[in-house]
Amino acid sequence: MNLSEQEIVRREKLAKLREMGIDPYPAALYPVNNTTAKIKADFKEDKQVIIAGRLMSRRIQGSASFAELQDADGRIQVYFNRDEICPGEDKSHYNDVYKKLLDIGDIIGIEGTLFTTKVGEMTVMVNNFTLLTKSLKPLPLPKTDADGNTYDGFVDPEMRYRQRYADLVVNPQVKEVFVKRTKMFNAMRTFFNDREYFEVETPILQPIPGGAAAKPFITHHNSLDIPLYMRIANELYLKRLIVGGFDGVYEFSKNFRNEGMDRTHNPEFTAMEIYVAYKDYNWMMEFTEQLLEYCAVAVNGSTTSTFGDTQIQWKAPYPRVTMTDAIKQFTGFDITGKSESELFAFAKANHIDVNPTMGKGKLIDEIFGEKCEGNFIQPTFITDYPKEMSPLTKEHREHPELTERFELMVCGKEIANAYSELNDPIDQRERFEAQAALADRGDDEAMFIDQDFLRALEYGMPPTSGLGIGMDRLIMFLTNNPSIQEVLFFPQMRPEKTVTVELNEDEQAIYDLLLKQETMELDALKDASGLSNKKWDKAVKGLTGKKVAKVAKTDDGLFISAV
RNA sequence: GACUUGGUAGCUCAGCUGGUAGAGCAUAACACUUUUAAUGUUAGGGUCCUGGGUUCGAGCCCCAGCCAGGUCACCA
Repeated sequence: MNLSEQEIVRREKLAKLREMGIDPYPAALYPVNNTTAKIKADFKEDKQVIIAGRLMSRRIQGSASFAELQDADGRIQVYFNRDEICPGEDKSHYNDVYKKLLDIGDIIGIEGTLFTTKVGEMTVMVNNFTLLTKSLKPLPLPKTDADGNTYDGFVDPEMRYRQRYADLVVNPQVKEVFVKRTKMFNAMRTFFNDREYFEVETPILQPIPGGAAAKPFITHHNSLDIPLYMRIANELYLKRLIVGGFDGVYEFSKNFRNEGMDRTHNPEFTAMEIYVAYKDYNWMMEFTEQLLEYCAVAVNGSTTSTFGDTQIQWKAPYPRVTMTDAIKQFTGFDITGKSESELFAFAKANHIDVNPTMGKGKLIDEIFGEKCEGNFIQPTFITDYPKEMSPLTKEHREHPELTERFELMVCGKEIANAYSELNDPIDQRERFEAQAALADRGDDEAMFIDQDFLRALEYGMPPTSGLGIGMDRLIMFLTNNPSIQEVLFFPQMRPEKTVTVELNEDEQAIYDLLLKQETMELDALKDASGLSNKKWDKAVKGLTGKKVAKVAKTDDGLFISAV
């Protein structure tokens, strides 16, 4: 391992601590009875507290020192005084352990007494401290001044995502996002559970990936010797449960799509899907706007949230615009009753990237996506999508070329998608067959025919409305983060290059021998290694090439030494 | 996938028409018992992402690659 100067120093401190009989990684529990936040909320002079956390800053002034301790709730100032910690003759606990052997980042426990300093800072006077974990790697520590301005922030996105643990330690605002994320999940659960909908779990490994148009990840089950797919959606399983007699089921579903990654797409992401029997999409719109208002308040304490330059108003109700009206509004073009060629001509004339393989539905979708979608900033329901684009949706009760579907647009992006669910098994079979035809033409995202799902529908699924919400995107809007990576603890990244030098078997064997002796005569090492001439030559060249060993020629002969 | 920006000390960043690699914080040493971006003095710390090329000489110029960010496309 290549250690930096600071890492070496910390390892030396670790050894010294052990010499002094201090276990840097003790096993025993530490009897914490307070947190920094609780102390601040209920501050009483002279109160005794036991807290634990990470040492985050130190200001040493001889035989006294101020420091900051950070726990899960925040930070508090702590005051180390030599005579307080070491009342007797032996001052080593302060002079050596605290001043010399502790580092920023170490996790310590503190028994202390609350007091207020001259300048009015709530502070814990340390009566005794215990090292709980020695930190061997320096934290990328930003400094914050009295006005809350941050200097030398840990901001490199690559390092922040790869080392989220460090990001969370030093960037409190990052933690805040994830606290909000969990608040949102909890709020949704509460909202659904209060209405007696039932949280369920359905398979992630699916023999047929259904419920959405997307490329799946494929894997293999050895015992069964069959391919399995990581789910791209859980829709068809939840509907099976409605067939089975549940009135309302929901699931927070980790979905997996083998597609591109960008600011708004991660290969695995979380959707929430809920299905409620005996409802339609009109009911679902009301339900959705109430849900989102509820969540916005739970997360931010307000029905408005800021995203970039815009204030999003989450207060229900939201406007409802049919797709036809939306297109009319932004292009002046009425798609009602238009033929495929008329739609194609219009799209072409408006410089929309279309091709002749596109059907009516796809053309309409392109026109909407290009000319309208981005204009819906405040939450708006877009309703009544073309049938061709929606193979799981019930035909519109008045317009047979449309479906009873809505998407909720916020800041020009879709965050929710809902239908009056198609429950006519014969219609569903025909829609699947149309998808299969698309697949035959080479559409690798067309849906598979799921015979078991059709069998379920044949038993009869009550009229049902379903809703899917992209949880990651929703939390992006509620926490003002334009990138999905900021709302996932561990966003997908390309594997890191291994920085450490990797040695092959022969090289490692020679290197181990070499380490015992530091420097050896070349021939002696060769004999010790027992390798053939050829292998020996290759291994030594490997070692010198990787700069872990070097060969030197002196008057006494050739010598090799570890670097 | 295309374009674009970046990769230099533990962290944040400088760097000259191409000539011995810099700062702040962090680290180490000394001083300092109510400070708070503590302070003062001193010191150490670098495969300048990788591999080629041009050159007497490359962190800098050229080519290829790797990783990341952004924009667009694809995708929802």
